[in-house]
Amino acid sequence: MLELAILGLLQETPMHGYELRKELVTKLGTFRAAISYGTLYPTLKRLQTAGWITESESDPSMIPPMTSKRGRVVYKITAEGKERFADMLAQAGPETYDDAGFGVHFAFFSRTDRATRLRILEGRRRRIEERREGLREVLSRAGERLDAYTLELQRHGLDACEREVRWLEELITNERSGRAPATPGSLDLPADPAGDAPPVSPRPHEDRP
Amino acid sequence: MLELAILGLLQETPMHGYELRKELVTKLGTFRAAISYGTLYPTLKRLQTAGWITESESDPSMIPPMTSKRGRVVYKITAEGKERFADMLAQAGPETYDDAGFGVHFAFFSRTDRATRLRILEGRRRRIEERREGLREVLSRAGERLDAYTLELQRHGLDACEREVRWLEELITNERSGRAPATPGSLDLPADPAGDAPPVSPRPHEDRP
DNA sequence: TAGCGATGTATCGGGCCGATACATCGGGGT
DNA sequence: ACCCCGATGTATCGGCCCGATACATCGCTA
Repeated sequence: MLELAILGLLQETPMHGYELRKELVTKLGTFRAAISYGTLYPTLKRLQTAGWITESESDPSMIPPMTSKRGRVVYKITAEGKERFADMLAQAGPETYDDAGFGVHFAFFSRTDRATRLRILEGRRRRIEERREGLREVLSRAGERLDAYTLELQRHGLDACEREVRWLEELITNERSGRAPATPGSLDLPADPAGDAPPVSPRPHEDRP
Repeated sequence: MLELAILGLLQETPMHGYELRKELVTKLGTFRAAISYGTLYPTLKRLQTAGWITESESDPSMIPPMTSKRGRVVYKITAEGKERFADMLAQAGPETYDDAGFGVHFAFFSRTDRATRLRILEGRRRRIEERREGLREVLSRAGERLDAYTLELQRHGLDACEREVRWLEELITNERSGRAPATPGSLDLPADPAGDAPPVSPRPHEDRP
């Protein structure tokens, strides 16, 4: 999962570890609060060994105050890495239905085709529905056996499931009708006719302010 | 965390691994969907080696159809185990503020004193508030840099945080006024005057139907 | 010039997961 | 009578990821 995230971020611009972690927080907010360095650096090495990323010669992050070179290592994605990234997105199976996997994939939805998006969204919904049913069954079958706190915990969980299913449902219908997720400031797209292109792509990247 | 959960469950009745896992699902619903056997069995051994649990001689789960003995191993908690469990509940620190830890501790709140409950609840609230602020900042600072899907993900996350804070707030005020969590069927307690005893204890355990 | 907080890379031990293997029990089909 | 199958049950292995920790440098302020 982390591999996918790193590959995805490096697709937009080269970065070093520290920066990567920050971007991860920005992109994956809830679903993966913060990636530990104890995972990040070994993973970077793994990706490098595999040939998906390489150390970048020039350090593009030499911005405003930064002048001297320190021990930083800036990585950039390779052609094989891009290939790999695309594969991972397209192959997306059941791992993408659990919390962590879903979050990462969803964050890169704008780089996926509609069919894949729908597959993931529906799988995720299915998964949450199962969890919801499980909770309902527990509450109705074992309810009187549980203490007040446990009951409260389950009820809160059930509520969260119901909300998430509704959220997913909305996303799915939007997706089917060819719309990007409804942005309150509404940058609704004109229902792209090809029906397979990512609905909104971020500005590719511009230098940090 | 798993250790605490196992100790907590065995406190109520002896069990074997398979059964333990089911109870775990029942008690921890959302926060720890299912415990993998690959974790459970090694942990049981660890607990046994440490002396917190022992293999039970008589197999109390020889109920209705079950007659012959199979390879099952029924564990029961030891005196040291009970001590350890109480310690872990009382010492509860920051680990109990993240998702997994909080769920497990909350599920055993009825075995904790009020001071500990409040400490955990408030720590958890703090944690979620921080997460919430992080998301708000991302949305306001980096919002226009992100694509529609990522934005939607963050908004959904923010919403979940806000709900959870409200939920925790309610629990905290209830706790301060000496009430158990409000049960719709309302088994509200009469605001226990000692103020330190668990508000609702589950029926200790009765044979499965 | 000394200290401090942010930046930055790296390792280690340990918890937990998913896949897998293997064995037994009870019930249903043929 | 036979056999297969799904639920029950225990166990191991490789691998991801986390938290703690260590160490070094930069730029600012006292």
